[in-house]
Amino acid sequence: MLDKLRRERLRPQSRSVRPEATAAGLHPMVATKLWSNPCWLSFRANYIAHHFNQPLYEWIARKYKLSAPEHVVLYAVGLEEGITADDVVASSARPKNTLSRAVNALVAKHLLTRVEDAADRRRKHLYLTRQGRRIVAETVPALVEHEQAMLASLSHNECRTLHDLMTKIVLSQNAWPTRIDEESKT
Amino acid sequence: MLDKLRRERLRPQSRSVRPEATAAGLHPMVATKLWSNPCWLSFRANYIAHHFNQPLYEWIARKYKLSAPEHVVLYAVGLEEGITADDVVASSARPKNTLSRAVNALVAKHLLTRVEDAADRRRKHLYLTRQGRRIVAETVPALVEHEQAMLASLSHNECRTLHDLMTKIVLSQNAWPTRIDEESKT
DNA sequence: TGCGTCAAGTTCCATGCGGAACTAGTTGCT
DNA sequence: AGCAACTAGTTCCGCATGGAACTTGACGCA
Repeated sequence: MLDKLRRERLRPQSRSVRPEATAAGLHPMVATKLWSNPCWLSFRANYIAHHFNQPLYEWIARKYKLSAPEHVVLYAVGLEEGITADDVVASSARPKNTLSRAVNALVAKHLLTRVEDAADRRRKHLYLTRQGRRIVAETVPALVEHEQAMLASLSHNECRTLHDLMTKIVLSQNAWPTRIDEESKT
Repeated sequence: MLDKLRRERLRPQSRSVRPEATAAGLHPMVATKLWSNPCWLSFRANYIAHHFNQPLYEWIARKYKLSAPEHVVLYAVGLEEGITADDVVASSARPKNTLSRAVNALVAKHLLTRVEDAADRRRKHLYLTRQGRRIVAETVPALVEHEQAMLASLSHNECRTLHDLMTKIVLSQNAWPTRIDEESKT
């Protein structure tokens, strides 16, 4: 029926149809969020992060029976053995109780061991077990490959530029406000 | 005590201490994830997204009593009135039942109205009420300001470059694999 | 004009998340 | 040496979240 076509044409961003958008088969609302959105950075960061995380966590859950926080911990310890739960908290987006549970689950699954710090008995250093290391060794290449696929449309130089600019933002972190809305103090 | 210093020195990334890192007062594990991490893009995207979202949602919840999904919907409708719940699903990171609930909550709070599509009675177009529009008008500038603060360390040109490179990634979306691990089909 | 397939949106339900409070351990101060 | 303030990690608990199944409606095809 023509109805369908008519509807399609009336959908959101008929106004902002850019050639790139239709070329890429982009959903019109995504086009709107790309080009008629005052918060361009946060949309792009969230979108990229989500489309990286989503397939990854689905895969990790399916193949290794690990929850997302568990994978976060495992990956972090894979990067740097001997870190503590607090290090993971500081460098990830999850609250500490969630990560605490994840650590316990990983220890229960014999993927991680916990060694109490001699000087400060509150801290527990985390190390991969042989099994844990095997999983890291298996998964990391897949993640890298997935990330590279997302970067495939960029040249080597563009990647480097993007890398450096995003690094700059992260490094400026402590200049950011931690909280929005300071209007209470006039 | 010296113990503390000694511990600090032994912490994670003593090996990868870069001048930028210590200058920025960066947590050592963040430095590791920046510079000893094969998945550089996903870390940066997640980190930036998280540090944008976190204060935002805290603020929205505190000041406007809106949940994160509710804000997502409100913001999207603010960008483009008349969209449907499905448009929000396609352009956001949340599953459709979560967004369905959010739409219902917003309608109950009289921030949104729902108009059934004449041609397809399954679809419901969403519009802001006067109150809804007021909240959007109030919040968007704060979000923009927050985002600008995060971008403060970049020049105008760098922003533009970053914008374009991230856009390129989003546009290449349908070339990405949706799923990791294709090894089953040999 | 009736049937199979697909799409928009909702409902059901288990669970895992995360805020807040708590425990155990450390440090600094006097 | 003893007390207050702080930190790493855990526990408690309510509830929002999101997977799966369902409902209602559209559409293609004979």
